[in-house]
Order: sequence, then C-alpha cells, then structure tokens
Amino acid sequence: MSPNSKVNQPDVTGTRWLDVDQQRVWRNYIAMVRMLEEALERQMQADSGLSMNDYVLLMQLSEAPGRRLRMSELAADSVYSRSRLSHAVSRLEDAGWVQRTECPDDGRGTFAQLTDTGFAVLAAAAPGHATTVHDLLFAPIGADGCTALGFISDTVLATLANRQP
Amino acid sequence: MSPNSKVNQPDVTGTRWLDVDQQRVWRNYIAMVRMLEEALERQMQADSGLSMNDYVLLMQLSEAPGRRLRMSELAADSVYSRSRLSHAVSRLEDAGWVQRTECPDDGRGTFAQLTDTGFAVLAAAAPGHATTVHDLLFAPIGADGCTALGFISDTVLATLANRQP
DNA sequence: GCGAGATAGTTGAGCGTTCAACTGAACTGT
DNA sequence: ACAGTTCAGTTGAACGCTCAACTATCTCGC
Repeated sequence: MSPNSKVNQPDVTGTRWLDVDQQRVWRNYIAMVRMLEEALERQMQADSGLSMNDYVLLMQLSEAPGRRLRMSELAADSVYSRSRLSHAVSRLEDAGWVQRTECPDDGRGTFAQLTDTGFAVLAAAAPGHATTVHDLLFAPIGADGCTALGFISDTVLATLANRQP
Repeated sequence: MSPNSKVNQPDVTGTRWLDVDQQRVWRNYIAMVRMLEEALERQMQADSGLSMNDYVLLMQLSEAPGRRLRMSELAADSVYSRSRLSHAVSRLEDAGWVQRTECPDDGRGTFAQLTDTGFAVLAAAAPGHATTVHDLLFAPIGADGCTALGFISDTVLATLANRQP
C-alpha cells in the first residue's frame, strides 16, 4: 500500500506516510483497543447485565456533585453527540437508573440525575470492572506502562482539543 | 465510587481497585480512544466517503497474498464476529469493492477477494489516513511515545491472547 | 423590547452491529 | 458407513448510533 518510506517526511503529494514501525504500532493499537473493549464489554455484560457505554455514563454521573449533570456536560465528558446521549438517557430512564430533571437556571437545560437504583447497580458493577481493567491492562503494562499511557493519552487529547475552533 | 485505596492490593472482596493515577489514566485512555476514532472517522468520511471500519477491512485484504482472505481469517484479524463480517462483506460486495469466492479446499469456506475497484478506492484513501494518523498520534507523542505505545499494545494483546483456551 | 441568531435538547428515519437460530460441510468414533 | 458433533458462514429481528430536522429557550444588538 504505502511506499515503505524509510523516513517520515512528507512526499511530493504532501502525504506523511507512516514508517514501518509506526504501521505496526498503529495496527496493534487498533487491535488492542478492539479486543480490550470486547473483553470489558463481555465481562460487564456477564457480571452485571450492563453495557460498558451505560456503565461509563452512570460512572460520570456518580462522580458529579449531586450525582447529576447537564445533558451537554455529560455529553462532552463522554464524547457523545447530543442525540446519542438523549437516546441513551432515555433508555437509562426506562431502566430506572437515571431521571431527567428540569434545570431552574436555564429553561432549555435538562439534568440527568442518577437514581438510587442506578447508583446501586453501578456500585455492584464497579468491583468486577476495576478488577478486569487491572488484570488486563495495568498489571501487564506495569507502573512504567501506566505512566507512558497517561502521557500518550494526555498528549493526544491536548492535540485534538487544540485544533480548529 | 471506589474506596480510594492508596495501594493496589486486593481488598477483602478480592477486588483489585485502581489507584488514583490509574483511574485518571483509564479515564483519559477512554476519552483518547473515542476522540481519535471520531476524528479519523470524520477525516475518512469527508475525504473518501469511506468508513474507518471498511477502510481497515479493505486494508487487511490488500495486504493478504492474492488480496483475499478466508472470512474467518479476516474476522480474526479485524476482531470482528462472523456475523458482523458477513454483513460488512455483503455491503462491500454491493459497493463493488470486494467479491466473494468459493474455497476449493474447504466446501464450507468462502474467500473475500478485494476487487481492482476496491484496491483503487483504498489507494485513494490511504494518504489522507496516513497523514491524519501521523498528525494526530505519532507526531505529538514522538518516537518514545511510539515505542511505549508499541510495548503497551503488544503486552495487552499478549495478555488477552493467553487466557482461557 | 423585539427580531436574528445561537444554544439545549429531542425526535424519527436509516443504517450498522449483535444475538440467536439456521444451513450445509467436515471431522470423529464406533 | 453413518450418527453425532464441530466448524464456516449466513440470515433476520432487535437494538444502538448517526444525521438532519425540529421545538423551545436564551442572548445580543439596535
């Protein structure tokens, strides 16, 4: 596919091809993300009947003051579109884990409020999740790996945040 | 949520809680994965009208001998379920990028064969993708970050591969 | 104080993924 | 040689996400 460039300079078309190492790393990164996601999904589903997406949403809410967040904040924290979040919260509401509340300060606003039932479900799911993340990620990569992963995440997030307003 | 343990030892329930650093890294890892995925998806969609999922499938095929793979192999390489791949290949077939072929060695088998059109589409999409990956990931994290990410991916993949037969 | 535009959130159609059930081919043991 | 099981792949329904269109509220300039 790529012209197997030895160096990482833009070619005549302006393309910055990946070198062989980077190609390998990129490929394995994709595989890692997918397999990790799949493994966590399965564990969560099997142990708590919860999807990872829902778990993360409940988690975000549980850590917010008053266990509630504006829809937009929750969407931003979760890297969700407004629409996706709206659908997701509707389902969580049907399940009884979250309740929508009016926002007194802003008539357009809506709070997503974690219910006691939702909190209980989350609390029941947390240990299994933490253990799985520990066993599959942090234990294998060790403290240095954790530091490195933190650096990488921070750097990439900063890069993504600081482009086109 | 978690008991904010200072050390990373299993508690009385056998739970290995994540320490504060690990929680932060885990959170940022999830955000990074999501945002990176979203950014790449948008670039790919805008520049080539192709989804990242389809791009990766075509890529895998393009690198296989004869530009074809058994459905199962392709599924394994892509971390796809059989069903998901079957649907995906059907769509790629409708688009004319891939063609299904009988497998002479195994009557149950099917080959997914990349067509010339499919290869051309892939070739057209590759530069933009490579450039984006370079700009958003490898350039920011640098050579050390690349090495670290390679180590992390390899380690996690090995861990995931080496459990329950 | 009012109209234009921005902002918060929802909705429904369309599409992709998942899940379970299915077909047909290939091994396995007797 | 054939019954049971495993394996490769497909199918259709259900569900989640995306996209564009929509309502309702807020903000700003005049």
